[in-house]
Amino acid sequence: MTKPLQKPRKLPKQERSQATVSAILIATTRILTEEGYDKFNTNRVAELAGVSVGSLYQYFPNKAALLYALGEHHANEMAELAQHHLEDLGDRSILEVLQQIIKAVLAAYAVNPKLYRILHQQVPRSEEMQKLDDARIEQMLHAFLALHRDQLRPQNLDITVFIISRTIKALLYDAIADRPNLLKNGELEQELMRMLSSYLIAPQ
Amino acid sequence: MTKPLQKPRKLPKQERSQATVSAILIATTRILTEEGYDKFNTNRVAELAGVSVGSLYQYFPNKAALLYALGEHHANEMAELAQHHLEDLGDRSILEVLQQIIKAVLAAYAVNPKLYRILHQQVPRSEEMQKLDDARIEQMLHAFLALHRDQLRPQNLDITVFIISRTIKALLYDAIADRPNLLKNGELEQELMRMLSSYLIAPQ
DNA sequence: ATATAATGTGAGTAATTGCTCGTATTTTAC
DNA sequence: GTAAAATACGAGCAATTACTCACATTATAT
Repeated sequence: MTKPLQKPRKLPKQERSQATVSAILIATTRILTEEGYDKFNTNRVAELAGVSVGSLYQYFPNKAALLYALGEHHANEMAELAQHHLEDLGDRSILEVLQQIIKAVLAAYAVNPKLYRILHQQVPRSEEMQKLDDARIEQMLHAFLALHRDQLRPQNLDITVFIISRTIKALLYDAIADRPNLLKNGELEQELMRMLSSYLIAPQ
Repeated sequence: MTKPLQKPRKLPKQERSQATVSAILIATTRILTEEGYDKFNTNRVAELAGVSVGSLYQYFPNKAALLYALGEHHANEMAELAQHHLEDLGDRSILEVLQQIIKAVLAAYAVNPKLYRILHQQVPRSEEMQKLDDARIEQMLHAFLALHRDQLRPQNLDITVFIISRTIKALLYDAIADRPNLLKNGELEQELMRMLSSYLIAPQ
């Protein structure tokens, strides 16, 4: 694998070239999700996209840049969907906010779970990006919980934030990937809420 | 990558050849954990092991078999350590058993977290094995909780088992990988126990 | 209409790498 | 001591693959 130069060599200006870029990204997604990371190579992407390798390298300076662009695109889609669930929460209670966070995470993971898994687990150097994302989310949660500290049973906010965020992430991600049926009627969501709320606010 | 033929081509009989096999496995571990999966190739393994590629292929018919053998070895180490915490639990209470499960999982993940992560996330086809392992553990937990069903608040055992097992797994694994300091004084363990026990047995 | 810029092509190159096989060395059996 | 079995060696083959470049085609500007 080569260095992760991230900027495109050229920006596609005409409709024609934008279609090319689009086809390349779609083909990359299909190869990654349907054939796996080890079958992913630029020649194959170009072929499936119905485009020459040369064209691919006009817009993506190297293989890593292609993955990076796809990852960014997918992350934006996830963020957009999640954002939709997280508006106007300034005056809500802890439990209401928690409920919305769960909805938001669920929506984000549902965009393309298979692609998410591959981008975050198999792609080299993606681990670090993931850690940065986690840290940002935990920081937000930390700030919010700090505002309602008086209502919380746990004393150590650091550990609390870790437990809450990782539990939500793991359970929803695992459920989407391994047990989609558990999500069908909202029962898992409800149980998750019960566990987190009893942990956060039950009298000790 | 080639087909995962798993049986060794030859069994090492003499001391000399057993040392060779050992050196190969150790070198593989070092390369995977210190340089990453994409730097892992059989030529490099042989070189670092101080052995020729030919020797490597006498005992491992292909690259996948080498990974498989290493994975099996590591899984055995983990199972052995975990087992140590799970003896004589027949007459213990739910909470005591839960506590021991946490200890067991923690011990298992601590064997070689970096290697675990790579073997289970980056190696092709390892996902399926992981799912089988998860299923086996969840089956055991299901059987145990069924015995104490009368003491449990949650009604849906399927979801309960899913929540409990995945939460323990995710939190301990994440903690070891990202926040080892949270485990130093046992506080995270304690909080995890509180969350799970309040979920499982708190009156509703 | 024509020059120029934008876009597209794909054979070919260089590097990597999984694996073989002919040969050399060491150990065991008797 | 010697034959056979076990072990070790590593040059090199074949396949894969990231990426280039000289050239062709299409769109835009004037």
